[in-house]
Amino acid sequence: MPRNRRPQDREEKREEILAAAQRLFIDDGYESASMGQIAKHAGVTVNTIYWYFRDKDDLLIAVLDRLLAEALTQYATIADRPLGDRLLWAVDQLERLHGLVNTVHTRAPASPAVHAWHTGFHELADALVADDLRNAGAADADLPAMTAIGTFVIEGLLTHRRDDADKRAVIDLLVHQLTTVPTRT
Amino acid sequence: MPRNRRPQDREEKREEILAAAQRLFIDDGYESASMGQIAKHAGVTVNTIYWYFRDKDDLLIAVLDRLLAEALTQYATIADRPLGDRLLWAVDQLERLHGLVNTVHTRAPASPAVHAWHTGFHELADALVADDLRNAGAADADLPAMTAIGTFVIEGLLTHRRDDADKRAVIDLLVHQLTTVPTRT
DNA sequence: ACCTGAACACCGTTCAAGT
DNA sequence: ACCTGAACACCGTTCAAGT
Repeated sequence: MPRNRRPQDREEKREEILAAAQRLFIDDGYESASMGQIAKHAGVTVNTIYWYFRDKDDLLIAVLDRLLAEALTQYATIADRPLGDRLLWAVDQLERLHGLVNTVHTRAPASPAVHAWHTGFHELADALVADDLRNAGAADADLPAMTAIGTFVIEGLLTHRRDDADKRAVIDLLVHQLTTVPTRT
Repeated sequence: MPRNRRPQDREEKREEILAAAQRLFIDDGYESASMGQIAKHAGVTVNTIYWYFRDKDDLLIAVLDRLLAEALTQYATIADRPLGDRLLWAVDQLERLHGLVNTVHTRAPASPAVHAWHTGFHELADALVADDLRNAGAADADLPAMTAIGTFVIEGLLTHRRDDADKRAVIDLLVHQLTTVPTRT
């Protein structure tokens, strides 16, 4: 059976590989999802993946970019809700991706490309969080430290699953603390 | 050359394997430190490791227990210093182990043994942090959420390296926030 | 340009065999 | 009880060869 009947398949096949990789990375984890499995699910041979992507880390980055873009457009949807609701929504949405958070941290030291992606991601996330905190009335002097705390707590909630009540309590306390305390001396 | 001249070598050889594994896990990372490398550094054959340890995850857990015991005895040394100093000290001490933090998170889903260790560790850490917060005058009602925030921030500081000034600022703000805010309604 | 079959060097783990 | 040499099934990656 001929595999590429039309020349336009070019971008299509890349998408098929990407979709297969995304599903397996999320469901089975980056380690367990072998290149062989990904190839099989995409209907190609292993080596074909290497025609479209430099290596497995490059494939990971492409998946991450895909997921990030999707998350950002969805985040814009609820830009008008209060800070606490927005944070809880973000945690709920990203929770299924918690494995990828660890994967990025694990691969970053070994792969310069993943390291660069991780740095860029945190610059973006920090900017978003800082903006939110400023709008919520946080003291300017403490903003960098506050942003770090906010980011760390969100990441903690992603990687250490808690039930809904616990998540709500942690986020409520966080928002309350970060926005109502008077500036320190 | 005869390798085990004395029968007392039993526990000694186990320690040699453990020491080699600890060094390589910390310096090269869990993934990069192959069983072959560990065996070579311990002066044994690969299969010998499997006589003393069930598998690589079991070896990891033995290393973690070793490091945890060491950290706890050292932590007791500075039990009288103020909370902020103690937290900063903990972050500085554990910073070189940040790779293992990710490793535990990565292996936990696949290995029930690592998962159990991770759960036990957080119970212990949460108890320590909760105790500290209570002594520092934290409101009782918010204690679980406060403890979670404290743990998440410490873990965040471990896995996302910051310079000394940033670390100090984050911890100072955290301690200030968690101990001086009046109870919420 | 695109895709493959076959190989490469490596991995964690196991097994039959030795003392 | 303790340790080994040799094998097993797998991994990510590469290469020469095809269209």
